[in-house]
Amino acid sequence: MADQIRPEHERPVRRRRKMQSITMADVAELAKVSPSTVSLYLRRPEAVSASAGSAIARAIDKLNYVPNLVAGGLAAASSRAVSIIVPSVRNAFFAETVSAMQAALRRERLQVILGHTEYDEREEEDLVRTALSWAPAAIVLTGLSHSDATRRMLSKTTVPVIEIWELGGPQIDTAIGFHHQQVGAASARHLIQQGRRHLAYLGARMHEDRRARLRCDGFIAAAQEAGVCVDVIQHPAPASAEVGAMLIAEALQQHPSTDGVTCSNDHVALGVLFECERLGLAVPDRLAVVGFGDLSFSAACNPPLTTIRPSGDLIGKEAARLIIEHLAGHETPAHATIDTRFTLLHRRSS
Amino acid sequence: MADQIRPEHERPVRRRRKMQSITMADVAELAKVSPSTVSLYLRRPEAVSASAGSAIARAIDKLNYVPNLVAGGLAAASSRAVSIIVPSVRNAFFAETVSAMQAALRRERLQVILGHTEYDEREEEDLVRTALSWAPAAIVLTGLSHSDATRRMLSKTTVPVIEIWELGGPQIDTAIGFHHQQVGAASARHLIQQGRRHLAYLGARMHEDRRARLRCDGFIAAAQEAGVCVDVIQHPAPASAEVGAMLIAEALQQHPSTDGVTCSNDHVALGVLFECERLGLAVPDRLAVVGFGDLSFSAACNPPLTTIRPSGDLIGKEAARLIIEHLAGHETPAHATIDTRFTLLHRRSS
DNA sequence: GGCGCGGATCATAGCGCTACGATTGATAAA
DNA sequence: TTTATCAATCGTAGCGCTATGATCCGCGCC
Repeated sequence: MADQIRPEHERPVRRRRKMQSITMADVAELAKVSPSTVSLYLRRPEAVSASAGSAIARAIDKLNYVPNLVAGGLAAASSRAVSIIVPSVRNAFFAETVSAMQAALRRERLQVILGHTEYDEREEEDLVRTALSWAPAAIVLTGLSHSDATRRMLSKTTVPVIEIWELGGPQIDTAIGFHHQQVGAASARHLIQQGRRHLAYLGARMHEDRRARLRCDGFIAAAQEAGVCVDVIQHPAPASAEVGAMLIAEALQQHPSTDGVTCSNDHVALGVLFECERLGLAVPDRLAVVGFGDLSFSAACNPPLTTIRPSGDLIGKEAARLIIEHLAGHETPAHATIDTRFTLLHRRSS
Repeated sequence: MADQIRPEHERPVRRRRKMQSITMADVAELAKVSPSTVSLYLRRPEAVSASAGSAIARAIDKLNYVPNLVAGGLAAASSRAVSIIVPSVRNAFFAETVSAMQAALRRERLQVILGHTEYDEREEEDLVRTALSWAPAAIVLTGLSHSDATRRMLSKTTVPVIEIWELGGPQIDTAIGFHHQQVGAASARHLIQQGRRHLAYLGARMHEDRRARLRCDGFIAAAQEAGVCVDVIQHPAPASAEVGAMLIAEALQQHPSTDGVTCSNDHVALGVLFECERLGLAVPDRLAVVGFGDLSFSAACNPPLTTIRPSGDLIGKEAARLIIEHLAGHETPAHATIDTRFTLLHRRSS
């Protein structure tokens, strides 16, 4: 209507900010094909004839064209992004998983969007909400414990959900990881096998770190089953060598006969080794020490640390594999569970 | 035209996959305002009247509406994502920076898209290319050394580029970090001050880790300036306690009079401490040890490790601050440089 | 009453791409 | 020759949102 009343030259010119100068249309023009063909070539090159394909490839190269993934994501109703939500990448375990996943997803041109919960379920809920607003190809969460709202949001979407680093609870869809109770039990049994009769579990930040707590539960259960004395000493601070030193001092003061300890992770165990050295306590003769994580220093300390290796990178690789297969259309069985196991590395600290 | 020829009921129905069921239009309808007002409310609530605002808020709440950031990004020609490219998050330094940045960006509803170069410039180039195709609010790179193509791509865009963890070279735009040569020099001068006269630098993966190399350069320069004997012993594997143990053994074998070493990071230094203990070498009496990084175990080992703390989280916070300010329209001075400094922590290993 | 002003609200035109269905043209079958 | 088949290619309608400029309305002022 306005067009008819108002002469063309008076029509207000609407200028919008553009994202990029070179678009698919430019490539199409140069390659003398339609934009749809360019799009098709980019997504499934084998569906385009060799001649058209090479013309498009040449045009892309010449124009230095970079596809706009945001536009693509909007049109396809799903973006080439995978949202990974972990407690923190400062934690070496999750850093390893994130790193392995990112490497595997990159090959399929999938991006990793990262979020840290800092062990807070409400943070997680918020992160899941924004994650969903990116329409990601998949959402990866840590652990099986989430707020009701998180659970509700995720069960409503069609986005695949993968929970990592924990097994043995109610899962939203697919879970990849291992049973932390089994880890605790394995280390208790190992200590008992080594002739230890008064065990202790030294835990850091157990009020927040659910998985450390599960390992502790498994440890206690196995010790009690074997009829062996067992204590738990804990500290609210995050795992560190300092906390380890404090915990072993406290354990020995409260229960001087303690002869075998398992730590919630190798940082704590390292602190125990340091403190024993300071106290002149022979490891493993007087005290056997078991860690968790097999961190970079664990094989090199004095004495080398017996520990349990959780294969964090396998978790990441498996998660990436499932996501890629799902994207390729392979129907994944609902509620799949992948047990990546763990390995007890018997070294000289026990 | 087709409309006129073909009766309406024969028109092919085009069904497209939708991203989400509840859109801004639904919220607008329920709140009895136009979609633009909802959009405005979401972006600048203060620009909307109180009555309209609360009606919209109620509608959002009732419908459980989640904005679609992909669509928003396309329309606004810039997405609420920040692309962070680091060598690896398995490296505690970068994990700390990424973590700090993510925490700060989250408050402004900005997402972190993560990429790992694994110390490969070609990987970095590829990551930058895909990063750009997300039209991010900013791109954060590690270090000042990049391929020509990377440099070209980044100088052409309008996306703010921040280089972190290195200062003192040609920068693309803004750089946040510190001078690694100064770190090396500071530790050399410290050792000399402690009376050491035969220094060595123990480096892991120096062929790839440019920053470790820079620290080494600074170390050598300062030692030579003081007229003190200095050697470099290196190993191609990534930094670890094992590598540290090997390096110190080699250093002492080649140069038995070595009385002070600086390690490319605290992992290596930890290995040195372990090996000295095994060899019965007194630290610091016979050998002074300085690390880099102030990792979680550094204050707790035997003896506590003298090291240099690089403030990786300050780098992350500053980067996030700049990005947020830029987004708010504050013009940042071009080619800004922020020196986050470092601190030498003199502990008992030297 | 008429006018100007400014805050609040609105209508609309894309942003760049993909999915869908249509079209084309070459080959095979009837 | 006609018809069916198939691979390759194309045209176009959105995907859900934001930026832009227009409109509306109430107020104070001449």
